[in-house]
Amino acid sequence: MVLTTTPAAQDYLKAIHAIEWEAPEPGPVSTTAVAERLGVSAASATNMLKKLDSMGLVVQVPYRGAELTDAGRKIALEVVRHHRLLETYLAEALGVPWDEVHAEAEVLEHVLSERLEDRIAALLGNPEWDPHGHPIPGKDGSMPAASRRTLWDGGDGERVAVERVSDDDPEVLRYLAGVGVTPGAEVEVVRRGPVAGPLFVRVADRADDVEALSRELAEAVWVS
Amino acid sequence: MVLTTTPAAQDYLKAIHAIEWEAPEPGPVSTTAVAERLGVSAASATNMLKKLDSMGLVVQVPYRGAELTDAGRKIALEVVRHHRLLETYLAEALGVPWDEVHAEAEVLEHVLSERLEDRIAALLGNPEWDPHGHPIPGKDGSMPAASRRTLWDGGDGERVAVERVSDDDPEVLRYLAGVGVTPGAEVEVVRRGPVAGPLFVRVADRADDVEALSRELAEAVWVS
DNA sequence: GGGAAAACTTAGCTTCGGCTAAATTCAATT
DNA sequence: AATTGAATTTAGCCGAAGCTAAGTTTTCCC
Repeated sequence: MVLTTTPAAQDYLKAIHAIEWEAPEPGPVSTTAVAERLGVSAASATNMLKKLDSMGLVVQVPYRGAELTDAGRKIALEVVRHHRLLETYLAEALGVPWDEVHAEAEVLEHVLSERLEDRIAALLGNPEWDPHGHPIPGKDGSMPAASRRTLWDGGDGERVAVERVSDDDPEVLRYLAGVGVTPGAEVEVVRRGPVAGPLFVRVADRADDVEALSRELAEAVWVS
Repeated sequence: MVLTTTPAAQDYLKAIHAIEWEAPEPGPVSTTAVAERLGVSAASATNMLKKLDSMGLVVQVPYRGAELTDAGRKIALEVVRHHRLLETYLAEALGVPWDEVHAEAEVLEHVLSERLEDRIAALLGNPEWDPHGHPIPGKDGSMPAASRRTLWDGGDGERVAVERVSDDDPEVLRYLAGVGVTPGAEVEVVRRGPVAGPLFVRVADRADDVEALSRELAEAVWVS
């Protein structure tokens, strides 16, 4: 399918999709949530949502929020596929550090032709996961399931496997990589700090060290 | 250097550079020439040239045309470098057919980060020529010299080496590749047709065939 | 159930980079 | 030197996508 949408519209669709996907249950996404995610004013979000509605990519009910239509979801997934394939390619083929691939992919995703998409996917062996453990949508729009539990949800003494990590903050990524918290790693929750205090964890590889993770960090790690 | 210019401005700078480069002697480039090259109205070109002048990237004299400043040339060369490195990379690393790399590079060139540029250049061994034989500007703005003689300028019986071919028309490229006229090939001008008629050439590799090239085709091939 | 606060939309403005139509300037020929 | 035709610029418009400020709605709490 050819994307006839502008980069800005694609960003909105992607944002709505991400918010829907992260939400515990289905339902419309608020204008503010979209605006915040994109770093844009609420007024701008309203305008674009109205436009996307008129294009049939979104169903927007004033004051109620918006939901992707099938057509809108299809485009969103295509952009996400571009993004994650690019991240994977940049990391594997070009050796771009894993905390930087996100920013690169963010611009390239809007410009990747179908031919290049296919070529890259084939070269990588049609991967299902990107370097941060996020599922890569298939060409048909299928999307591998992913866990919704974060490290922060873990209880004392629990052992979990890291499935994916949030990729939008390079600093978070660098820190997590530094302490060995990467997709596939085994982590043990040694002890929860008081209320919102740090979480103490031990990474299987480095059984000697106990690392303290802030809530922000622990919530950037999904486990299974 | 970081490009703070918009893609549109970069396209104008690149167009001016290309026209200056192709011109037999130095001097300002006409508004119309720029407009035609970009497929844009003359009024649009006037506006952008005025803006580029106010940014110090171009010196424009009303009704007289425009010339790149050093700053403008630097940006133009950087975009050209992006373009040609990308063409080379797409062809070599991703196996994109040589008649299609131009179109892909045309969008990617505006979005290539410095890091990726360096990475790609290093992976390719800092090439000096792209797949069509065009020189790739260095990071310092240096540019290998290139021939201005086309196959069309050749006389009866002359033997020449193909240095580069025009890359903007996929059909031309496919045809030239089909008859073996690619950078590095040896070609003999068997006979010039009447006035603007076809040029008959023999390609060294395939000494049995004589190919007829229209003027348009013969002028899309530079030789040395 | 009434208000205040929060969420959302509307109105109106800005910048970009196009466009057409109407001047204007330049060049070339008579 | 005047005139005509080509090249160029000016004027004014458009659509994207952003913004702020000023309304509306909705929600939530007492």
